Amino acid sequence: MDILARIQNEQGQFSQSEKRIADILLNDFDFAVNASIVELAERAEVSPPTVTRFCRRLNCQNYADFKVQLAKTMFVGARYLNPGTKSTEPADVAEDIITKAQNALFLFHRAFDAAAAQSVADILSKSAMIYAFGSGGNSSMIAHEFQNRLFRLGLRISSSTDHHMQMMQAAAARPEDSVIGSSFSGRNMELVRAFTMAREAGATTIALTQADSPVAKAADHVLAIDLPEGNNIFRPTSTRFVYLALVDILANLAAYQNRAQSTVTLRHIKHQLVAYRDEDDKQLLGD
Amino acid sequence: MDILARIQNEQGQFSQSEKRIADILLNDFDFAVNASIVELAERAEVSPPTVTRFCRRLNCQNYADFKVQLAKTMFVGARYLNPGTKSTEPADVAEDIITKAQNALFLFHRAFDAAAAQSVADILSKSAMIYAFGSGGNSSMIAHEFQNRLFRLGLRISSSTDHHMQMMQAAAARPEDSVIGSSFSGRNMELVRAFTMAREAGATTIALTQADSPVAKAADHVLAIDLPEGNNIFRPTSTRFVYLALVDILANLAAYQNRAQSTVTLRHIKHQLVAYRDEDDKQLLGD
DNA sequence: TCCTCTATCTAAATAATTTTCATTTTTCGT
DNA sequence: ACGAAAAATGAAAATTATTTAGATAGAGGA
Repeated sequence: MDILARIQNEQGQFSQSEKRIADILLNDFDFAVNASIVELAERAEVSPPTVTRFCRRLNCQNYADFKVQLAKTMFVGARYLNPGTKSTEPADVAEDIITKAQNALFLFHRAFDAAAAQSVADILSKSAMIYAFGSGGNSSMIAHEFQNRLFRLGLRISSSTDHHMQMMQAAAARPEDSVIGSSFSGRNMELVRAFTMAREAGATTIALTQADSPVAKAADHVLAIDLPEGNNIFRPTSTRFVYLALVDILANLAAYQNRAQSTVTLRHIKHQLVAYRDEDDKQLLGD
Repeated sequence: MDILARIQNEQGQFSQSEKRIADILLNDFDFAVNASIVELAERAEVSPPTVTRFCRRLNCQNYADFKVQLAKTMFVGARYLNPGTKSTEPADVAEDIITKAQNALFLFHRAFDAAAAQSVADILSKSAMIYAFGSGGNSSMIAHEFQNRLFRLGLRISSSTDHHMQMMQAAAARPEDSVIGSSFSGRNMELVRAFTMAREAGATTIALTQADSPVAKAADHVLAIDLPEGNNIFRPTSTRFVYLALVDILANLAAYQNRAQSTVTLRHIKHQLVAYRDEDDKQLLGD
């Protein structure tokens, strides 16, 4: 667990002095990461030994160790608070986009619910048939990605981004099938309808979406993704990276559920690709 | 520029002692990040002052500053060397995938060619028509993503993942058009054919692919993406994250090229979405 | 060969951190 | 509300880490 998470975890149990130190860390990490123990102590209006004790409390060996941990975490984690650059210089734009993507992944990882992911992977790997639904640019990408990743494991899957088709497939679903749908906003009411229909048909429904949203409420299982979004209209949604990572994770876990079958199917696909266009066997699976 | 890059940059100009220090940093950062100046000096068989001078040389104020910089960089950068976990525990799988994605983004950022990106964005924003090509699970995602991102800016774009359609569109392209294609492996020979045809038709061709690959050679402009891939067959290609980021960057830069037009088009799309299904105006653009 | 410049070291000085111990504050039972 | 015990905190001392200063050795050029 990273140090910021540890701090937030213990928030309640801090003493007055410790709370002041934690506040500085959380609000002005740039200062904290560069400060000596005396500077940090002064700013928090505590004595240096209190800072040392604070570090120990957080399972750090000493102040130096603490700073290293802080620096490690913060690089990815804390820039979130900084408003993204307004520059239109290519280098700045790239940095902004990349940092935000890394941060989104970082925040997601922190909140990741391994048990929920595992149980969804179980369901997927045991489904007789999987339907993957999503609409709009982003969620339709995720639906396709599910298909792209799961068919390789020998799972039966069909993705659809068309509401009418989704409704028909949901109606055709059976109790041994599952329907997995994504909605970044959680307000795709068509997906809600498709879930509802699938549940009536007895299928298991799984949502990748915001917690407590209409879509989340309509599904049997929810993998919640709640991330702050930037507000530059040109720069939508680093959240895509997180959804993509989640697809990766689920596909991996599903593969491990039935490794033998997955390996065989992958080998077939690979063999076909190599024979077809890549003699030296370096082709990635699916360009 | 991050500190590791700086070290690699100066490799040639280091003295004997400095080289020994640099070696330790590069090979055993885990030690370096936790070592005191004396420990590091001992291990490098130099005196502490030499280490201090080494830090200064790298534009750090002092050893503490140096360590902070090192820790910042290393968190994301250096885990690359570690073999990913072989564990199938959900938490480990997630950590592995996320770390690799962050690392891929990090490495990409380091090697990012801002000028090349800017000039491609220029071309895109000035094209009368854009054709986005890609095949296989990953590159087809990128082709669709180009469409998803660029149509919002008021650009005319059609994406295709079907080789026959690609060939027809390439043949139909005109000198004021551009063709942008992606191939993770660089060996999609069908894309090479499509590029060749498009160039014969006078259109500008742009490749997102590995440097010096057949695809790269077939295009007028190349945005090179060369990343090491893991070798767990269940875990293809954190490179997808990088391609996606690059699409983001290009779309942003293109948007800035013609901000007025982009804003108007985005407002229209947004207006339509809000009217259609999201009264409280929180809908992201495209689920 | 000798000089100069650089790289490097040792030792001293300084600065930072931790430990120890005394004091204060808080908590909790009566 | 009171007092004892426990916890929290700070001052000062001790320790440790880092930097500076000055000295020395070695490389390269006249």
